[in-house]
Amino acid sequence: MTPIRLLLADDQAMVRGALAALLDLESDLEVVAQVGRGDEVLAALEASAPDVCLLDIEMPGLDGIEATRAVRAAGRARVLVVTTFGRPGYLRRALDAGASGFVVKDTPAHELADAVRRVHAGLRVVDPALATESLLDGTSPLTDREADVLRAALDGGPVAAIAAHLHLSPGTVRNHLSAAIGKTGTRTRAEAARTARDRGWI
Amino acid sequence: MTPIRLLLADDQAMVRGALAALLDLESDLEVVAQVGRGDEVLAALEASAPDVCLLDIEMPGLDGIEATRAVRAAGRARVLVVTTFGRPGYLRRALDAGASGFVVKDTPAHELADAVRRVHAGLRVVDPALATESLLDGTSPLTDREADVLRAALDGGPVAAIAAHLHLSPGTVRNHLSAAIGKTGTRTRAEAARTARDRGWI
DNA sequence: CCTCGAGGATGACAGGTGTCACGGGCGGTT
DNA sequence: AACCGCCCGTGACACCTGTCATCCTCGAGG
Repeated sequence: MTPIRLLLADDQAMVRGALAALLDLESDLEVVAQVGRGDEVLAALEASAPDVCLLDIEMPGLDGIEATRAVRAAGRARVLVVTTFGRPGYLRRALDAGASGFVVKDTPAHELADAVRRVHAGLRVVDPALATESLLDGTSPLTDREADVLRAALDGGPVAAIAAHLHLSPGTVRNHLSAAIGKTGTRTRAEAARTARDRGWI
Repeated sequence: MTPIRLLLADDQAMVRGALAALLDLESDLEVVAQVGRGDEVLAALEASAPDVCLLDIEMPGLDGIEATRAVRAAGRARVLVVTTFGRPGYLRRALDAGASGFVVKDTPAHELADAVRRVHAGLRVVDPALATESLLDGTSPLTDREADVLRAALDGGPVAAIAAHLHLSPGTVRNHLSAAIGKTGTRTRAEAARTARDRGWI
């Protein structure tokens, strides 16, 4: 039986190489491509024709969610998202983008190969604890603009900087921030940005 | 020749297992223990008598810096710190705690085995780019209290919360924050806390 | 057509924040 | 003893923020 061909995308070279070593130990799996940036996934996909892509989410160039969308649009391979952070919003957005599976790096290494095989067989693989948490947190209550403003507020700059960056009036920024603070149940924009990010709302 | 015995400590099970697979491919290396928490390192050290410990820094229970100190105090094994974040302060503190080597997970996987061998041979292994950056950033200009206040400011709460947490007057907290903002060259406490953390000052 | 929600904006207000000047106490060094 | 740096605190001031009321526009849907 011909082995399942795998593409690995992770920005940490050492982790990427280690995962490749782990998966190559399985006789029915073969790592045929490794990339360290999201925007290199598509080219590697064309060049190596993998059956399954293992994508990290946090990557330079193009994040794993967008990379998933691109891979699915190309239509050839299935996607298994392998990520550090089990933020519920990530799970939802990854599945929306067309991922067949979602595992966090906290899960034991020996389960990864099975996850790959299940994904290749057309099954869905989802961390069960994360799935329930995702349902509890529900979907984001933030409007698009509120999310934009919170994203720009993540680095802690003053309102004027956020306003300039988004080409908005400072007053409007404060309105959006106030709404976001209310919806997140926090008291400062720094807290609001943190909890929104942890919930995957931005 | 008897293989070099290794202990792996990393909180992400999948990464830990993958690194084990990678290192076990080398005929002169053997992973004899794996733990997922810093406070399990010492017990594993006693039970498995490794020659080299590969420790992550971000771990629950006990961070890798403190774990390094504990391993060195026990006196038997050398330590190679393997971490995600190349913050200059981490490097300095790891070496101060007695680590023989320091590599970030961005470095290629095939260099890890060599780093382990060098550490086992009694040599120092330090990421050169990080070493220069560490020298440029120098040591922390923050006083103890300023560092405390910045630490408490990391989560974005109001001054009153920081003051209560540290049993200080709000005015004193604002004074320390003002000094820290000046020393970090930033304009808000959120920025100051971020840059201080990235420089390893807190 | 009319309503409704999202987006954008303004103005006003209370309260939080960053800065500064100043003072006091404590533990070092000279 | 005198000096110095760190720590802790107070008070004052300007500015920034968070909240609210209000207004306008626009597209979707009843």
